[in-house]
Amino acid sequence: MARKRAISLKEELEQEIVTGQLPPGARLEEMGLAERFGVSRTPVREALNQLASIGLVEIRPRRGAVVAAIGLKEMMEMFEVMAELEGMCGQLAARRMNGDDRQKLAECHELARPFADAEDHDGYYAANVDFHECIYRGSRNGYLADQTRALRNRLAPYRRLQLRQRQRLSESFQEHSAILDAIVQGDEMRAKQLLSAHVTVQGGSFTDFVATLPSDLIRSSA
Amino acid sequence: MARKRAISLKEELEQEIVTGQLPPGARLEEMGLAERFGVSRTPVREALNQLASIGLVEIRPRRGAVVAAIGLKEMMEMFEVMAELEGMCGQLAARRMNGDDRQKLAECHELARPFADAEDHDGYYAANVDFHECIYRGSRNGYLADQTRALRNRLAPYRRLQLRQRQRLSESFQEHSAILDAIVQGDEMRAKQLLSAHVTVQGGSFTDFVATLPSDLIRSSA
DNA sequence: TCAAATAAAATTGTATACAATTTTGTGTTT
DNA sequence: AAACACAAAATTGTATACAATTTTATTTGA
Repeated sequence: MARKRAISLKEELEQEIVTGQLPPGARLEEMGLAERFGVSRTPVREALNQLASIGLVEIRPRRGAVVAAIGLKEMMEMFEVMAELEGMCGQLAARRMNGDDRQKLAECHELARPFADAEDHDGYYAANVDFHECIYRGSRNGYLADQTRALRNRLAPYRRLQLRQRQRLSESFQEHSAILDAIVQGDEMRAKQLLSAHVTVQGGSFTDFVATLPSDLIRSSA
Repeated sequence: MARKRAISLKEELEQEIVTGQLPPGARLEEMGLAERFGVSRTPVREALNQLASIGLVEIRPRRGAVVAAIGLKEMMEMFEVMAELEGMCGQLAARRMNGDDRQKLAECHELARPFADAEDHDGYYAANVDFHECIYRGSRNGYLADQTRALRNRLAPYRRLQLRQRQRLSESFQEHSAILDAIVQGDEMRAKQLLSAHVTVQGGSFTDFVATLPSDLIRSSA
């Protein structure tokens, strides 16, 4: 255990939040977490602060920490930014990826096919992450990759539900095909546009998306 | 003093870093800061963690905290993202600002003129921040505004030097004029393109910019 | 029975104490 | 004189103790 205890804590909690084990709104009591992980409150507090800084946890002064619940307005704002960042990743990837990168991306895409065919949501979700991660790396901009990944993680609890919508799985796979094609051909603008649209829940389907969200996941006020 | 002590600490330190009082690379010793601000190490550590999370401070495990020094590669990456975010703010502002907003932006622009004429760098710097802040608000996307502002602050120590370059002041003002025009006319794409270029240090001038940086501000390795 | 007030409990924020690791300085050896 | 080894000092990471605030429970009054 070379690393700080607080870092492991942060990663474990982040995982539980992103996967939905700890749903938005859940209280995060310092003593409880300390006991559960077998440490004192100090590293727990540090982990909670770090999670708060990336927006996964909300700390209300003197009133404890909860898993951040995103308001509807804020969620739309975040999706808007996400679309731009993902699009930018795609644009740069189309411009900068070398032959190997493009090959790897194609392989990565193929790996997702069986999950899409089998309607295996969890499996596809993981493969989907790999595909996008591959594009992030291809952008050759580590900072951009970090920012995009962070935003993706923050929206993960909600995007997961989005993917569960009927038909969304094979739709997603087909969109990936088009994105792959654009990147392989080096068509920057098309890659950008396609990726942007891919992560956007647009038009009428956004209403559908919101309608599928359990109401307790969305912060009512503000 | 209703707020947490740690929050005030974070803000004070952030100010000192952004203004360059604490230059990149400066060591931030917990005991020293604690004594200086008259608190214990606990809130100091919390503040340092928060600053680390927004990238202003680098914490190396067991080896202390320093004001983050950005490597050349990382700086270029951040400028690339900054250009996209600022461009997006401009695009959305051109689309969404109402009459009042456009009026206010024009006034804000005029306020900067005397500083540009007088070559008052500090004065112009402040007016410049206001102008861009006005555009952020006009985007009607609070999350985007927060992200763009954060990145701007992180690059502030370096941008400040950039503005000091000869002629850059009046150039900047003229660019603002064109941006204002595009936004007032609601020309989204032009606003986006102009703002993007405005914050980019492009082509040969980027080399000039790097050349003007004191070498100790740039992390040599990696 | 319900509401307000007050007391008790629980929880967070800060301070201090202790443990572990890194850094620094000194002395010895080649 | 330079380099390595070891010891001492300093600094960070974690645990515990205390203070302050909030939340919950209980009691009292209408």
